Amino acid sequence: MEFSKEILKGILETLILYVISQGPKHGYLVARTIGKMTDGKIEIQDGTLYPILHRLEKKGLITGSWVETGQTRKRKEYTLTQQGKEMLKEQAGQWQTLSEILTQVVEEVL
Amino acid sequence: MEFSKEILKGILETLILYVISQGPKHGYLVARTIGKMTDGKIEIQDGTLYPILHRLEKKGLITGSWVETGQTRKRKEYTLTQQGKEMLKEQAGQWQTLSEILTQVVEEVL
DNA sequence: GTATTATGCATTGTATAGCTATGTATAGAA
DNA sequence: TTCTATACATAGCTATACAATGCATAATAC
Repeated sequence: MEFSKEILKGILETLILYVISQGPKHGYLVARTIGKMTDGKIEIQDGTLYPILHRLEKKGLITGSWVETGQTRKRKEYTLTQQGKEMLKEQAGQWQTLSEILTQVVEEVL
Repeated sequence: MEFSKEILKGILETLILYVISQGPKHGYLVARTIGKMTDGKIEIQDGTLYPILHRLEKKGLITGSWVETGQTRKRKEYTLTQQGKEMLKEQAGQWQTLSEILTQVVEEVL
């Protein structure tokens, strides 16, 4: 993890919703996808990943179903629900505002 | 507070360092300055503000000194230290990266 | 032949950040 | 006279991300 521990709080949930919105994924694949799209800057740990997935499922934002692959062990594949889609849009709106604030500071400091 | 509770974790410390870097400020003024620069989107609560200031002082990133104003009650005015300046630059670098990730998602979702 | 890495899910305990509520204190406006 | 703004501070709560640990299998490296 390149980022400081605390900067990511509240960010990861939305990032996970986003990658699942681009197509159903099981947990392990979610983490690897985020790793790739951030050039390894965000490598979600197991102890972070699975609790978040359970949380999102409990909130009704994603639904999980066990899939037999025959090759590896069983995977739990998650899909975004309608509620999840709405939440993602709402969060993206907040990110837009947040991003503007961050950029303003970055431009003056760097 | 317009933002969801968790999205700000790890953001406020840096934002506070930033406004103090633009000129020494006492706590209350720090909060109001951030309120103005974010159009009221970030209104830091007392119970959040003062613990952060104490934390930053303990870390040596800012130094505080009591100032008698004669008008209102005593103010504790904070100034950024050299260490604070370095930390701010480091954090700004992380924000740049973070901002790029947020923007990428925002553009595809909205 | 054995050890390590990658895949894949899960839980327990810990540290920490921001919030609410509360307390102290004064000045000006309604 | 009551409410709002100024100004600082702390105790207790909740939630998030992390490290550590455990289970289980397949492929690759040595």
